[in-house]
Amino acid sequence: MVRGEKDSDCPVESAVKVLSGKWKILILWELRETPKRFAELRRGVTGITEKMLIQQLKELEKDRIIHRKDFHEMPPKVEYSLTERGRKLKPVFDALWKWGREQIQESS
Amino acid sequence: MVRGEKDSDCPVESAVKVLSGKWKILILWELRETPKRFAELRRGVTGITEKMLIQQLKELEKDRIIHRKDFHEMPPKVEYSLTERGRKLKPVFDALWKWGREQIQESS
DNA sequence: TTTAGCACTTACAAAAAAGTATGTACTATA
DNA sequence: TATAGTACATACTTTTTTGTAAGTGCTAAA
Repeated sequence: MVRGEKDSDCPVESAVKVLSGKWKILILWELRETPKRFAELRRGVTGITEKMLIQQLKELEKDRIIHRKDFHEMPPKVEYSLTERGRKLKPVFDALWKWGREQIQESS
Repeated sequence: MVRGEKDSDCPVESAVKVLSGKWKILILWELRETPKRFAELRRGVTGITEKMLIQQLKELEKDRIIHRKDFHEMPPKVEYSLTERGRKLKPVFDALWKWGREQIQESS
């Protein structure tokens, strides 16, 4: 944390801080049920570039929301999965999904 | 929507689209219980500038998540409140709040 | 009469996020 | 031998987001 910057005491604020951005929630949503490989995620998250994907994966790993498992194989095999902390986000995803679906239905 | 751009069929994706950014969730969080005036929001959302505040309020209004009520008084009085659609986000906020609090507790 | 407060608006600049294009090391398959 | 696929890395540019600073029109209080 930058000196002079106060750490947020508000849980919502601190949650938003690690989840905001265009891709993170979508990546986590892809991983909600099962671990996936880099290329699977690339195909699963429509529109994301490789650069953004690793960048976001790295940040999520640093925040201990996902775990990176390298199988040290050739050709390379790496698997990403939710950590315990990441799995605890399920209620958030569920609520978001429900809300999103309702809005889509309303507008049709 | 821009021509050629596919509307997301994923509820999570469409929800993220209208809620992402540094301030929106925080603004909505301020409004979760009671309507508030512009100046109250400015004081409540720590760190936000006036420019960002109206900008985000306008977008949220356009997305019909909040409602703007102008009392046509002098000095000006305007009140912002959640719409039905906005109130339905409560489960999202609750889940986010819980998760954020858990993470804060863990790290202490 | 100056100040403060209300709810903004605007021009401009800085910072952050995201995208493009290319390259790496390795292997298997055509 | 060329191509494709794995999982990235890096330089560079563009786009988007956010911030800074100032100003508007109005009123009430000091």
